[in-house]
Amino acid sequence: MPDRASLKLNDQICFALYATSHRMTKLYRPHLSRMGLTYPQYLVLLVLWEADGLTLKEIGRRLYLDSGTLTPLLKRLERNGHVRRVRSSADEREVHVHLTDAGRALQTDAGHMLDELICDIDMPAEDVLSLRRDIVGLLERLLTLTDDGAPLRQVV
Amino acid sequence: MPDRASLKLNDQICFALYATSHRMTKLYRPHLSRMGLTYPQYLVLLVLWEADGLTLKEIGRRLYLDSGTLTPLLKRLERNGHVRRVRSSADEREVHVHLTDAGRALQTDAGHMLDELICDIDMPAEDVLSLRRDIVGLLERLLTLTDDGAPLRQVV
DNA sequence: TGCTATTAGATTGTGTACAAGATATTTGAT
DNA sequence: ATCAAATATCTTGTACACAATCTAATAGCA
Repeated sequence: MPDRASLKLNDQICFALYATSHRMTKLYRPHLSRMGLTYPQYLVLLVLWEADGLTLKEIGRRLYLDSGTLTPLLKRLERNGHVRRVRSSADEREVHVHLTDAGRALQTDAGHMLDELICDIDMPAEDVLSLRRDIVGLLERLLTLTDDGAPLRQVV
Repeated sequence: MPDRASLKLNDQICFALYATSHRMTKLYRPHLSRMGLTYPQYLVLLVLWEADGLTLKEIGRRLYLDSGTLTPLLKRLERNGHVRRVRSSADEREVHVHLTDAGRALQTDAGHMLDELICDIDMPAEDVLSLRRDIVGLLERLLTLTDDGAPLRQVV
């Protein structure tokens, strides 16, 4: 006899994720605000610092965001001088996103921000690592369930 | 000599939380949509199923949401017939939120939804529990850093 | 070559999040 | 009793998220 699922708020792992993710963003906000960035904009820069000139599509693939979110976000990043959006001449459908000098320069500030935040959170590095690994484990499980393709219903 | 923080996207626990939380919401969405709910609206109902008639303030305290988010959300829940918003006569500042019969009835559907989702995710219950506990541990750490009161700077 | 399907991005509409500021009550100290 | 401070909610403005739809460009094949 399988247990019935609990409907108590504080038993929900989805709520733990939801609340913790938002609180984490709140911790970043004042630092990012000083750099003229929002949290999702910072994620885009993290991607570009690793690989400049990616297309909107590829940035979206890495961040799990679609064009409805990224198109306006990238326009704001461009308006604020952090990136340039360039239509590919080889394939006019694609938009490649390049860091400006200002955008590249923020990488150093971001490094200092993280050093500070890690200090503030003050958890053993080992614990943070293993927690991240476990969360990613769940994420990967979720991706197999929701990634485009229908829920993979076995056709027997 | 302390290590410098990594700026790689996939080392960020904040991104793991962000992506996993959104994907989890995506998993709930089709089910909730059938019930006429969004994910944050569902969270509010979880709270009310445990304690009907709470004030907006108290709902916000439990979900870590402020009135700027909750006021319009509750109005939509009311428009859709799931709750009633009632000004307290004892204290005209307060709005108490009561479930309607329809709102209460959704609890059963939500139970079935969770049974299904737990089945889909198919992770050992033990692993889910311990992961939730660890995430909440981080959340509590974050709350001491960001909860209203300034970052608790020690005054030595 | 011509035509159809696919693909990349942009747009639209709904619903959060949250800071900041406004409004109306209530509390508390005089 | 009176008025300043505190409190609960509402409002406004900015920025995500994401489904759904649209448009333009490319790929693929009869």
